[in-house]
Amino acid sequence: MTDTERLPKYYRVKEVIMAEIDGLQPGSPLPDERTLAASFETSRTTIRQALQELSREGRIMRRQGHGTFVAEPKLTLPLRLSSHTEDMHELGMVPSSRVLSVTDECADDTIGDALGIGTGDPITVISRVRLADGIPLALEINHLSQARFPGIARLINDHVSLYEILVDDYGVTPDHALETIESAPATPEEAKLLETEIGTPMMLMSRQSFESDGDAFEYVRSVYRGDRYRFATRLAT
Amino acid sequence: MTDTERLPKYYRVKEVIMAEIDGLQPGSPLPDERTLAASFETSRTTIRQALQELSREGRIMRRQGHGTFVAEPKLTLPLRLSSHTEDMHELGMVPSSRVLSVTDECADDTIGDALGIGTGDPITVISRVRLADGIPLALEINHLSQARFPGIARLINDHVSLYEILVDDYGVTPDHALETIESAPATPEEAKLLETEIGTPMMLMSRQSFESDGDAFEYVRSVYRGDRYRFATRLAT
DNA sequence: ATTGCATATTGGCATAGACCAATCTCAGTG
DNA sequence: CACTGAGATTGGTCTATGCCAATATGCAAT
Repeated sequence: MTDTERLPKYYRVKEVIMAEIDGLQPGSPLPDERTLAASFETSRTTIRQALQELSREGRIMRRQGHGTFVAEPKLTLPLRLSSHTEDMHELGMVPSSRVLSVTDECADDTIGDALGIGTGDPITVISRVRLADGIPLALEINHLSQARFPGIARLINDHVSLYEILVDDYGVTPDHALETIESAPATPEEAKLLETEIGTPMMLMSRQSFESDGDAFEYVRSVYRGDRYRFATRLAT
Repeated sequence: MTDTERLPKYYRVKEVIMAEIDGLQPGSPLPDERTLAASFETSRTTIRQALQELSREGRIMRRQGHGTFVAEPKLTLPLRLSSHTEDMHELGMVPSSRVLSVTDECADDTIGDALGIGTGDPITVISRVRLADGIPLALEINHLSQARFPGIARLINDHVSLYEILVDDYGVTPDHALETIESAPATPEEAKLLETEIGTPMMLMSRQSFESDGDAFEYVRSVYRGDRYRFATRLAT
C-alpha cells in the first residue's frame, strides 16, 4: 500500500480527474457521472463528491440534463476605490447592472454604525446584480443615508452608474474605504441570482466608504463567485 | 406547500440547526448525527450534508469520536505590509512559527517572474506554519532569491522573525506589495497542517513584496483557514 | 492511585439504488 | 418547414445501511 492509499477514495478520484482536465480546453465535456462511476469502479456518490469539490474549486461546470464541462479559468478583479463600471472597462468586458430592488428602511446597529448615523435612521437600500458581458458577477447591496442622499431612490435604474450619481448629483468626493473579505458558501438566493449552486464558496466583501471630510457615505455588502474570481490589491507602507 | 418546501431538505435542516446554535455559546455540544437524523426524520446522509456546510461555514466544529460543537466566531486579520508577528501582537495574541522545511530550489516561470530573476535561478523556499496562541493560523511558503539573500537558509529557525532578518541582516526596506486573494478548498496536506478537514474553504493569498528601489524581494503564498478568519484592508484613492 | 485494555460512542467513508428535474433528440404532425 | 410531444440522457436529492477510525469511559489488574 502506498501512502496515497490513506487518502479518501473520492479525493484520489478527484486528483485523477483533475489531471485529465488539465490537458483539456475550457468547455470540453467530461464523461457522465454513471460512466465515471463504472470506469473508476466506485459508486456514483463517490464520483459526485469528487465532482462537487472540483465544481466548487471552479475547475468544472455542471448543468443538470446537459453534462459536466471543463470551466474557464478564474478572472482577477482589482480591489480599488473605483467603480465597478471602470474596473470592467479596464478588463475589456462590458459591464451592466440589474436592479433587484430599491427600498427605504431603517438602519440597524451595524448599518447605523457603518454610516455614522443613529439606529433607526432612514436609509435607502439598493440591491443589484452586477454583470460582465451579460454574465452574473456579483450581488451588491448598497446602504445609503437618506439624510445625505435625499430622493436618490428615484434616480436609480439599470443604466446609470451609482458612483456617478453620488459624485455628480450629490457632490461626493470619495477618499478612502475600509474593506473586509471573507469566504462563505452560497445561500439558495445567492446561488439563483449568480447562476451557480448552493454551497459554492463565495467571496463576501463589505466596504465602508468615506468622503474627504471623514464621513462615511456608503456601506456595501457584495457577494462574488469565489469559483470564478480572485481579487488583487496593492499594499503600501 | 410553502415556497420553502422547494429548497433541498438538507438546507432546511441546516437553517433549523443554524437558528438553534445562534442561541448557544461557543463550545456547546450538538446532538450526535444519528440522534439528529432521528429527530429530523431523515437520513444521516442528509444530516451530514447540513453539518458539512455549517462546518465549512465556520459555525460548528466536529471531531471524530468526540462530537459536534458550536464554533468560535471568525477573527478579522489586517491586510497590511506588516509582519505576522506585529499583527498578532496587536490582536493580543501570542504568535509563533513552526518551520516545516527550508530548501534550495530552482525558480520556475511563475516564481522567476515574481522575483524578477530568470527561470532556473536558485531560490530558497521556506515553508512554515504560523500559529496564534498555539493554534494553527496559516501555512506560509516563502520564496527568496539566493542571489539577493545568500546563506539565509542557515538563519531560519522557529524563533526568529523572517522580516527582521531581511531588514536587519540584508538591509531590505519594504515599500509596497501586490497581493491576490482567492478561495480554494483545503488539500489533504493543508487540512492536516491546519488541523481542519479536507475541502474546507481556505483563503489563498499570494504576495509579491517590493523594496523601495522597485525590486521584488519576496514571493509568498499563504493559506489561511477561511472558516476562522476574514481579512480587512484600507483602500485609498 | 495508576495503568492498560475492552467497549461504547461518535464522526468519516463508501455502497447501491430509487426517484426527481432539467435538457436534448428526434420522430411525428400540422 | 416549423412546431409539438414522447422518450432518452444527465445531473440533483434522498434513503438505508455497513463498516472504519478516533475518542472517551469504565472496569480490572497491578
